[in-house]
Amino acid sequence: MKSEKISDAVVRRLPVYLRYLNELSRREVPTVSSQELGQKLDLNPAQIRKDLAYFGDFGRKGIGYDVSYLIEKIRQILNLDQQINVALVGAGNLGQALSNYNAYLRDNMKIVAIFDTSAEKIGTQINSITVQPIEELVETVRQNHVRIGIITVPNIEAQRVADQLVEAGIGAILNFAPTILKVPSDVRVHAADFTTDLMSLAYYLNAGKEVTVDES
Amino acid sequence: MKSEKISDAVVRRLPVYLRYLNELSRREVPTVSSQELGQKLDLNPAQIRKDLAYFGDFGRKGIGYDVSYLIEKIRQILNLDQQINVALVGAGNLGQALSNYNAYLRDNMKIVAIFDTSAEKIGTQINSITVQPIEELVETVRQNHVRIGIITVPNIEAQRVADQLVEAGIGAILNFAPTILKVPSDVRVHAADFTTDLMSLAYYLNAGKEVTVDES
DNA sequence: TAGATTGTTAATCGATTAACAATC
DNA sequence: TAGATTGTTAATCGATTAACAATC
Repeated sequence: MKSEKISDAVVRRLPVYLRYLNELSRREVPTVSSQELGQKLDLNPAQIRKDLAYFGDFGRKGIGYDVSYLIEKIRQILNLDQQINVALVGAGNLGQALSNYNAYLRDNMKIVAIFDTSAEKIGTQINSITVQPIEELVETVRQNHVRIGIITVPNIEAQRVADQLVEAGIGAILNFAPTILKVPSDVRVHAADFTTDLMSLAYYLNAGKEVTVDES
Repeated sequence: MKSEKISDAVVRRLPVYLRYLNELSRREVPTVSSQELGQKLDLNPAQIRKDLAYFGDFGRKGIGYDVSYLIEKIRQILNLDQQINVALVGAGNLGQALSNYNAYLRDNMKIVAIFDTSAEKIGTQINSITVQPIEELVETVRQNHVRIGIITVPNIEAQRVADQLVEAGIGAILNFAPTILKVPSDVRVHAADFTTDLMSLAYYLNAGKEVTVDES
């Protein structure tokens, strides 16, 4: 175990490991090797061992990793051994879809507040949470110890919402708007805009694929 | 302009450039420098110049890049000078939210087919597209020249859907399910699962707690 | 013990950044 | 011309992979 700074690439792989480990746990598989993990997750086994070794000696030589123990450790590393309160800003189509995903409850993340500007939406219930006006964001976020904000508002509003989340003391933002947010360096932002993703995918379609006739 | 193979990191930045260039175009700004782009997009100017230079000499020394011309060029590179047909598989909350995003229409991407397994959903209209049973996927995708598939089905079904999309000759997949899909190497897959993103964000919340110590 | 597999160091590979001649 | 900015090479930085002693 080293006290190096961990790269974001490493951090982003931890949830991927966790997810497959949970599946193994459900199937009551007791241990797993880096080789098996690598095969299943399309990663190099050495990379997996190195990733995990940044945080401790979790494996056993000749045996592999104890599934339950590794799950526990990764959850600790990701701060998912405690409940993480999340606020959702923007109760449009996408925001509503995300709030209905209770999948992350299992991972100890919980949406505890939803905000919107539209008079029609304010006061309605989404997943048993009352939509609040955005003016209440700073106070509510502070009071409820919200740590992560999800932004699903239109592009033009995104930066303003981010500013308010920062003011309220948020630690991280998941941004679905296609805007580069300007935030202090101690606030982490991940871009989650799927249209950017789609556009980059289009690049890979030029493999001479203008073929309409398929002989197979 | 070199005939090197372009890395995915470069390709993923192109839509980011394109988006800001579109904004400049709307504001009728005629030219932009790599420095200005870099500042706005939090990127190194040299990196931007290098990215663009992979594809051609688009800039003018002493002047910068002509906004309209660069937009046209990036759209060509990304194959967005032609309409890209997209199929959406999974008409749940998230799928419906994505289908309503008409934003990508502007980028020449169009959802032309939607599939689901649920009897309640089949036959209903989403954004004036009739939801079809998943059994019709292969044929419809082939007939409509669909190039990209978006997967928004539950985890357990994701691989099966991917297999069908591949069978139908799709070129790329945007996968919202938290599963590592196994596809032939000529099919590009981008993971778009936001819960993975959220979990990795949680890692960065330990700011209140222990401070990372370097030098040991 | 023999086979398996980790943790870790060293080697490799790839991506980012700095620097600058060319030139608008 | 003087200032600005590109395209590109070289330098740097960082991430991935290979290799292997340690050891279960």
